[in-house]
Amino acid sequence: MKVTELAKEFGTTPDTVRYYTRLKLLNPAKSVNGYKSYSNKEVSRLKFILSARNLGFSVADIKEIINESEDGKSACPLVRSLIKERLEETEKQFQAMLALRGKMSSALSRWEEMEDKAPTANMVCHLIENFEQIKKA
Amino acid sequence: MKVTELAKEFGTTPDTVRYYTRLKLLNPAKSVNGYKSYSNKEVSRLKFILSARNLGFSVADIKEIINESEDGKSACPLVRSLIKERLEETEKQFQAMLALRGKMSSALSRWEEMEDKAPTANMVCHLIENFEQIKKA
DNA sequence: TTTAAACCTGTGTGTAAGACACAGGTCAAG
DNA sequence: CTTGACCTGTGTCTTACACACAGGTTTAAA
Repeated sequence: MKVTELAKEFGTTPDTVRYYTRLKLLNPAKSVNGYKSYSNKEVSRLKFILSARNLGFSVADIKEIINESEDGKSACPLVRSLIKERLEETEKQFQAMLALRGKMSSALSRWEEMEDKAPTANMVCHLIENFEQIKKA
Repeated sequence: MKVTELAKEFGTTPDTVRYYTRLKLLNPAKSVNGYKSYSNKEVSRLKFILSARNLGFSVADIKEIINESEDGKSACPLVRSLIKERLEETEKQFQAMLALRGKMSSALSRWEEMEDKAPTANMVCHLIENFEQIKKA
Protein backbone atom coordinates (compact mmCIF):
# COMPACT_ATOMS: atom_id res chain seq x y z
CA MET A 1 0.00 0.00 0.00
CA LYS A 2 1.17 3.47 -0.78
CA VAL A 3 0.75 6.51 1.39
CA THR A 4 -2.36 7.91 -0.20
CA GLU A 5 -4.12 4.56 -0.37
CA LEU A 6 -3.50 3.98 3.32
CA ALA A 7 -4.68 7.46 4.23
CA LYS A 8 -7.92 7.07 2.28
CA GLU A 9 -8.57 3.72 3.91
CA PHE A 10 -9.17 5.51 7.20
CA GLY A 11 -10.31 8.89 6.02
CA THR A 12 -7.17 10.67 7.02
CA THR A 13 -4.58 12.58 5.01
CA PRO A 14 -1.33 11.47 3.39
CA ASP A 15 0.45 14.12 5.42
CA THR A 16 -0.75 12.57 8.63
CA VAL A 17 0.46 9.15 7.56
CA ARG A 18 3.79 10.63 6.55
CA TYR A 19 4.03 12.38 9.89
CA TYR A 20 3.54 9.16 11.84
CA THR A 21 6.03 7.53 9.55
CA ARG A 22 8.64 10.18 10.24
CA LEU A 23 8.20 9.54 13.95
CA LYS A 24 8.58 5.82 13.30
CA LEU A 25 5.16 4.97 14.59
CA LEU A 26 4.81 3.31 11.22
CA ASN A 27 7.71 1.48 9.61
CA PRO A 28 6.98 0.86 5.94
CA ALA A 29 9.38 -1.00 3.69
CA LYS A 30 10.93 0.91 0.84
CA SER A 31 9.60 0.09 -2.58
CA VAL A 32 11.91 -0.24 -5.57
CA ASN A 33 11.20 3.29 -6.68
CA GLY A 34 11.84 4.74 -3.22
CA TYR A 35 8.16 4.95 -2.35
CA LYS A 36 7.08 3.69 1.06
CA SER A 37 5.20 0.44 1.12
CA TYR A 38 2.81 -0.27 4.00
CA SER A 39 1.98 -3.84 5.01
CA ASN A 40 -1.09 -5.17 6.77
CA LYS A 41 0.64 -4.75 10.09
CA GLU A 42 1.08 -1.06 9.36
CA VAL A 43 -2.58 -0.83 8.48
CA SER A 44 -3.72 -2.05 11.86
CA ARG A 45 -1.04 0.03 13.50
CA LEU A 46 -2.47 3.15 11.89
CA LYS A 47 -5.92 2.19 13.00
CA PHE A 48 -4.64 1.94 16.54
CA ILE A 49 -2.96 5.33 16.34
CA LEU A 50 -6.09 7.02 15.05
CA SER A 51 -8.22 5.41 17.73
CA ALA A 52 -5.85 6.58 20.42
CA ARG A 53 -5.70 10.13 19.04
CA ASN A 54 -9.48 10.11 19.05
CA LEU A 55 -9.45 9.32 22.73
CA GLY A 56 -7.20 12.23 23.57
CA PHE A 57 -3.81 10.57 23.73
CA SER A 58 -0.91 12.61 22.42
CA VAL A 59 1.32 11.27 19.73
CA ALA A 60 4.11 11.01 22.31
CA ASP A 61 1.79 8.93 24.51
CA ILE A 62 1.10 6.65 21.62
CA LYS A 63 4.77 6.19 20.94
CA GLU A 64 5.29 5.24 24.57
CA ILE A 65 2.42 2.78 24.45
CA ILE A 66 3.72 1.17 21.31
CA ASN A 67 7.22 0.86 22.77
CA GLU A 68 5.80 -0.87 25.82
CA SER A 69 3.89 -3.33 23.71
CA GLU A 70 6.90 -4.01 21.50
CA ASP A 71 8.75 -5.10 24.59
CA GLY A 72 6.07 -7.77 24.83
CA LYS A 73 4.50 -6.23 27.93
CA SER A 74 0.85 -5.39 28.33
CA ALA A 75 0.35 -1.69 27.73
CA CYS A 76 -2.92 -1.61 29.66
CA PRO A 77 -1.58 -0.24 32.96
CA LEU A 78 0.26 2.51 31.13
CA VAL A 79 -2.81 3.29 29.09
CA ARG A 80 -4.99 3.64 32.19
CA SER A 81 -2.47 5.88 33.87
CA LEU A 82 -2.00 8.07 30.81
CA ILE A 83 -5.68 8.60 30.24
CA LYS A 84 -6.08 9.75 33.80
CA GLU A 85 -3.49 12.46 33.21
CA ARG A 86 -4.98 13.48 29.92
CA LEU A 87 -8.46 13.60 31.36
CA GLU A 88 -7.31 15.92 34.12
CA GLU A 89 -5.71 18.21 31.59
CA THR A 90 -8.79 18.12 29.45
CA GLU A 91 -10.91 18.99 32.44
CA LYS A 92 -8.73 22.03 33.18
CA GLN A 93 -8.84 23.21 29.61
CA PHE A 94 -12.53 22.61 29.55
CA GLN A 95 -13.11 24.81 32.58
CA ALA A 96 -10.86 27.46 31.07
CA MET A 97 -12.83 27.42 27.85
CA LEU A 98 -16.08 27.59 29.73
CA ALA A 99 -14.92 30.72 31.50
CA LEU A 100 -13.54 32.23 28.31
CA ARG A 101 -16.73 31.55 26.42
CA GLY A 102 -18.68 33.35 29.11
CA LYS A 103 -16.36 36.32 29.07
CA MET A 104 -16.43 36.58 25.29
CA SER A 105 -20.14 36.31 25.03
CA SER A 106 -20.69 38.91 27.71
CA ALA A 107 -18.20 41.23 26.01
CA LEU A 108 -19.94 40.79 22.70
CA SER A 109 -23.36 41.72 23.98
CA ARG A 110 -22.07 44.57 26.09
CA TRP A 111 -20.11 46.02 23.17
CA GLU A 112 -23.05 46.05 20.85
CA GLU A 113 -24.63 48.92 22.67
CA MET A 114 -21.44 50.87 23.19
CA GLU A 115 -20.28 53.63 20.91
CA ASP A 116 -17.15 53.72 18.77
CA LYS A 117 -14.30 55.80 20.02
CA ALA A 118 -11.18 57.05 18.30
CA PRO A 119 -7.88 55.88 19.72
CA THR A 120 -5.81 58.14 21.94
CA ALA A 121 -2.15 58.21 22.90
CA ASN A 122 -2.52 55.55 25.55
CA MET A 123 -5.76 53.83 24.56
CA VAL A 124 -6.07 51.56 21.58
CA CYS A 125 -9.68 50.45 22.06
CA HIS A 126 -11.86 51.43 24.96
CA LEU A 127 -14.09 48.40 24.50
CA ILE A 128 -11.26 46.08 25.36
CA GLU A 129 -9.40 48.27 27.77
CA ASN A 130 -12.41 49.03 29.93
CA PHE A 131 -13.87 45.56 29.92
CA GLU A 132 -11.77 44.05 32.63
CA GLN A 133 -8.87 45.59 34.41
CA ILE A 134 -5.55 43.76 34.33
CA LYS A 135 -4.18 44.29 37.80
CA LYS A 136 -0.80 45.91 38.25
CA ALA A 137 1.62 44.26 40.65
CA MET B 1 12.00 50.17 31.92
CA LYS B 2 13.75 46.98 31.10
CA VAL B 3 12.15 43.75 29.94
CA THR B 4 11.93 42.02 33.28
CA GLU B 5 10.61 45.07 35.09
CA LEU B 6 7.86 45.47 32.54
CA ALA B 7 6.95 41.81 32.70
CA LYS B 8 6.68 41.83 36.49
CA GLU B 9 4.53 44.93 36.39
CA PHE B 10 1.76 42.87 34.84
CA GLY B 11 2.55 39.44 36.16
CA THR B 12 3.73 38.09 32.84
CA THR B 13 7.08 36.71 31.72
CA PRO B 14 10.07 38.41 30.09
CA ASP B 15 9.77 35.91 27.25
CA THR B 16 6.26 37.05 26.53
CA VAL B 17 7.33 40.67 26.44
CA ARG B 18 10.20 39.78 24.17
CA TYR B 19 7.85 37.87 21.92
CA TYR B 20 5.53 40.83 21.49
CA THR B 21 8.56 42.98 20.90
CA ARG B 22 9.80 40.71 18.13
CA LEU B 23 6.44 41.04 16.45
CA LYS B 24 6.66 44.83 16.81
CA LEU B 25 3.59 45.08 18.95
CA LEU B 26 5.91 46.88 21.32
CA ASN B 27 8.57 49.23 20.02
CA PRO B 28 11.09 49.97 22.73
CA ALA B 29 14.01 52.33 22.23
CA LYS B 30 17.48 50.86 22.41
CA SER B 31 19.41 51.69 25.52
CA VAL B 32 23.11 52.58 25.36
CA ASN B 33 24.12 49.04 26.27
CA GLY B 34 21.86 47.50 23.64
CA TYR B 35 19.12 46.67 26.13
CA LYS B 36 15.57 47.51 25.20
CA SER B 37 14.00 50.43 27.00
CA TYR B 38 10.21 50.58 27.38
CA SER B 39 8.43 53.92 27.80
CA ASN B 40 5.09 54.67 29.42
CA LYS B 41 3.41 54.30 26.08
CA GLU B 42 4.76 50.76 25.82
CA VAL B 43 3.48 50.04 29.30
CA SER B 44 -0.10 50.84 28.40
CA ARG B 45 0.34 49.08 25.11
CA LEU B 46 1.31 45.89 26.91
CA LYS B 47 -1.66 46.25 29.19
CA PHE B 48 -3.89 46.44 26.15
CA ILE B 49 -2.30 43.39 24.60
CA LEU B 50 -2.74 41.31 27.74
CA SER B 51 -6.35 42.39 28.10
CA ALA B 52 -7.08 41.43 24.55
CA ARG B 53 -5.35 38.05 24.90
CA ASN B 54 -7.44 37.48 27.98
CA LEU B 55 -10.57 38.03 25.94
CA GLY B 56 -9.59 35.43 23.38
CA PHE B 57 -8.10 37.57 20.65
CA SER B 58 -5.13 36.08 18.84
CA VAL B 59 -1.86 37.94 18.65
CA ALA B 60 -2.48 38.42 14.93
CA ASP B 61 -5.87 39.97 15.76
CA ILE B 62 -4.19 42.33 18.15
CA LYS B 63 -1.68 43.37 15.58
CA GLU B 64 -4.51 44.15 13.17
CA ILE B 65 -6.35 46.14 15.81
CA ILE B 66 -3.28 48.16 16.66
CA ASN B 67 -2.60 48.88 13.00
CA GLU B 68 -6.13 50.17 12.57
CA SER B 69 -5.81 52.45 15.55
CA GLU B 70 -2.44 53.72 14.41
CA ASP B 71 -4.10 54.88 11.22
CA GLY B 72 -6.17 57.10 13.51
CA LYS B 73 -9.34 55.11 12.91
CA SER B 74 -11.58 53.70 15.60
CA ALA B 75 -10.83 50.02 16.03
CA CYS B 76 -14.22 49.30 17.62
CA PRO B 77 -15.99 47.93 14.52
CA LEU B 78 -13.07 45.63 13.81
CA VAL B 79 -12.99 44.53 17.43
CA ARG B 80 -16.68 43.63 17.42
CA SER B 81 -16.34 41.69 14.21
CA LEU B 82 -13.26 39.81 15.39
CA ILE B 83 -14.75 38.77 18.68
CA LYS B 84 -17.73 37.34 16.88
CA GLU B 85 -15.43 35.09 14.87
CA ARG B 86 -13.37 34.08 17.88
CA LEU B 87 -16.46 33.32 19.90
CA GLU B 88 -17.76 31.01 17.20
CA GLU B 89 -14.45 29.19 17.13
CA THR B 90 -14.41 28.96 20.87
CA GLU B 91 -17.89 27.54 20.86
CA LYS B 92 -16.84 24.84 18.40
CA GLN B 93 -13.78 23.93 20.41
CA PHE B 94 -15.86 23.95 23.54
CA GLN B 95 -18.30 21.45 22.10
CA ALA B 96 -15.43 19.30 20.89
CA MET B 97 -13.87 19.31 24.34
CA LEU B 98 -17.16 18.50 25.93
CA ALA B 99 -17.50 15.45 23.74
CA LEU B 100 -13.90 14.43 24.28
CA ARG B 101 -14.21 14.78 28.02
CA GLY B 102 -17.21 12.50 27.96
CA LYS B 103 -15.48 9.91 25.86
CA MET B 104 -12.36 9.95 28.02
CA SER B 105 -14.23 9.71 31.23
CA SER B 106 -16.35 6.84 29.99
CA ALA B 107 -13.23 5.06 28.75
CA LEU B 108 -11.53 5.52 32.08
CA SER B 109 -14.34 4.00 34.08
CA ARG B 110 -14.92 1.20 31.64
CA TRP B 111 -11.23 0.30 31.57
CA GLU B 112 -10.95 0.06 35.29
CA GLU B 113 -12.89 -3.16 35.34
CA MET B 114 -11.25 -4.68 32.30
CA GLU B 115 -8.33 -7.03 32.44
CA ASP B 116 -4.84 -6.47 31.10
CA LYS B 117 -3.97 -8.24 27.90
CA ALA B 118 -0.64 -8.86 26.24
CA PRO B 119 -0.16 -7.36 22.80
CA THR B 120 -0.50 -9.47 19.69
CA ALA B 121 0.76 -9.10 16.15
CA ASN B 122 -2.00 -6.77 15.13
CA MET B 123 -3.27 -5.46 18.46
CA VAL B 124 -1.33 -2.99 20.58
CA CYS B 125 -3.88 -2.48 23.33
CA HIS B 126 -7.32 -4.01 23.40
CA LEU B 127 -8.64 -1.29 25.71
CA ILE B 128 -8.10 1.33 23.06
CA GLU B 129 -8.72 -0.78 20.02
CA ASN B 130 -12.03 -2.14 21.21
CA PHE B 131 -13.36 1.10 22.64
CA GLU B 132 -14.64 2.65 19.48
CA GLN B 133 -14.25 1.42 15.98
CA ILE B 134 -12.62 3.68 13.44
CA LYS B 135 -14.58 3.05 10.30
CA LYS B 136 -12.85 1.92 7.18
CA ALA B 137 -13.72 3.69 3.95
C1' DT C 1 4.79 4.45 -29.50
C1' DT C 2 4.74 8.95 -28.06
C1' DT C 3 3.00 12.29 -25.36
C1' DA C 4 0.46 14.84 -22.26
C1' DA C 5 -2.43 15.39 -18.21
C1' DA C 6 -3.39 13.96 -13.75
C1' DC C 7 -1.79 12.31 -9.81
C1' DC C 8 1.48 10.89 -6.75
C1' DT C 9 6.12 10.93 -4.11
C1' DG C 10 9.61 12.47 -0.39
C1' DT C 11 11.69 16.22 1.75
C1' DG C 12 11.71 20.71 3.61
C1' DT C 13 9.49 24.45 5.69
C1' DG C 14 5.50 27.03 8.10
C1' DT C 15 2.11 27.38 11.78
C1' DA C 16 0.73 29.80 17.49
C1' DA C 17 2.36 31.58 21.39
C1' DG C 18 5.46 31.59 23.84
C1' DA C 19 9.29 28.41 26.88
C1' DC C 20 13.88 27.22 27.25
C1' DA C 21 18.98 27.25 26.47
C1' DC C 22 23.00 29.76 26.39
C1' DA C 23 27.02 32.78 26.11
C1' DG C 24 27.92 36.91 27.67
C1' DG C 25 26.83 41.68 30.00
C1' DT C 26 25.60 44.44 34.42
C1' DC C 27 25.32 45.57 39.14
C1' DA C 28 25.58 45.60 44.17
C1' DA C 29 28.24 43.74 48.06
C1' DG C 30 32.49 42.79 49.91
C1' DC D 1 38.54 44.38 42.15
C1' DT D 2 36.24 40.45 42.23
C1' DT D 3 32.60 37.49 43.15
C1' DG D 4 27.92 36.01 42.58
C1' DA D 5 23.29 37.00 41.37
C1' DC D 6 20.67 38.53 38.00
C1' DC D 7 19.80 40.15 33.65
C1' DT D 8 20.25 40.56 28.34
C1' DG D 9 19.33 39.32 23.22
C1' DT D 10 19.30 35.74 20.00
C1' DG D 11 18.36 31.25 18.53
C1' DT D 12 16.10 26.96 18.90
C1' DC D 13 12.21 23.82 20.55
C1' DT D 14 7.47 22.61 21.23
C1' DT D 15 2.38 20.03 18.79
C1' DA D 16 0.34 17.79 15.10
C1' DC D 17 0.09 18.16 11.25
C1' DA D 18 -0.64 21.41 6.42
C1' DC D 19 1.49 23.27 2.56
C1' DA D 20 4.99 24.08 -1.11
C1' DC D 21 7.74 22.18 -4.50
C1' DA D 22 10.57 19.73 -7.88
C1' DG D 23 10.36 15.69 -9.86
C1' DG D 24 8.59 10.62 -10.67
C1' DT D 25 4.52 7.56 -12.19
C1' DT D 26 0.42 6.17 -14.27
C1' DT D 27 -3.30 6.42 -17.35
C1' DA D 28 -5.33 7.76 -21.63
C1' DA D 29 -5.47 9.66 -25.82
C1' DA D 30 -3.22 10.27 -30.31
